[in-house]
Amino acid sequence: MYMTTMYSKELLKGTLTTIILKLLAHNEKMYGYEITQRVKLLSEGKILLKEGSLYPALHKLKNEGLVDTEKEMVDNRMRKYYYLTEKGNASTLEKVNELNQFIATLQHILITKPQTS
Amino acid sequence: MYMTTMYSKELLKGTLTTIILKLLAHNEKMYGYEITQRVKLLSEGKILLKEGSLYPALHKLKNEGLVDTEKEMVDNRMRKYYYLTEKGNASTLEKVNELNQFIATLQHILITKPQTS
DNA sequence: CAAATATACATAGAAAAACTATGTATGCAA
DNA sequence: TTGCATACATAGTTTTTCTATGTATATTTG
Repeated sequence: MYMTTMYSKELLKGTLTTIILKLLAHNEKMYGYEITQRVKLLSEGKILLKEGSLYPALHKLKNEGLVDTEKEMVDNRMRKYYYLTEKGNASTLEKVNELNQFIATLQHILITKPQTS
Repeated sequence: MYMTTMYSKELLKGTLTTIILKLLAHNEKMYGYEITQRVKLLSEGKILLKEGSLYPALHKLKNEGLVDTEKEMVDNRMRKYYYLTEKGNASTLEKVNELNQFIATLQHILITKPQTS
């Protein structure tokens, strides 16, 4: 058995919405719990999305018109599926692009000049 | 003349402290205004660090014992130089490492499965 | 069979981080 | 003399994620 160290939670700030949108772009419809599990899987247990973070984020996306929902009963349990609207699709492209550029800039700052050896 | 689009400010959250520490690791001592200019330069104008973000962040680093300061007068203007303590040096290594891993995870999420072509 | 864990949603209130706006002050250029 | 660049500082706001809690059903485990 091994320990996966979680990232400090602050790192997620500003990137969570983009992550959610990107997952929806892949899967055309996902429900909340599924998203938490997918993120956990993709991050190898290092990003553990909490309900208190996820659901408000999803509700906000819906208010902004980037996603829409449909409810379904599976095994007597309610599932609320989220899917991208056309607006959401466009927004995803923009946000993923911006995040990629930000990452490139970050790496530029983190890598340059590793001090006189 | 050209416009550089700034990143949405949320992206910086969680990474600012690490950026500051990394710059200090390169330069052994820097003052606040210098840090804002360096970040602007390294990010090609896409990260514009505000005083309201920088100075509280620096004060916090000092309270935590990761940096120490010395004042100097240059051209009749006060400069407060910040430099890493030993503790700050160790912390920088950890934080840069964590950020690099987080970036790798993010890219993994952002890149995988670009939808059935 | 009871208790714990997993599935599935939701929200109120706290904490953290960066921001806006403002203040002080000097030096230089238009 | 007006504005811009340099140089620091902080009060208060906004945003985001978190913790904690609540409801409810299904499954696994002791």
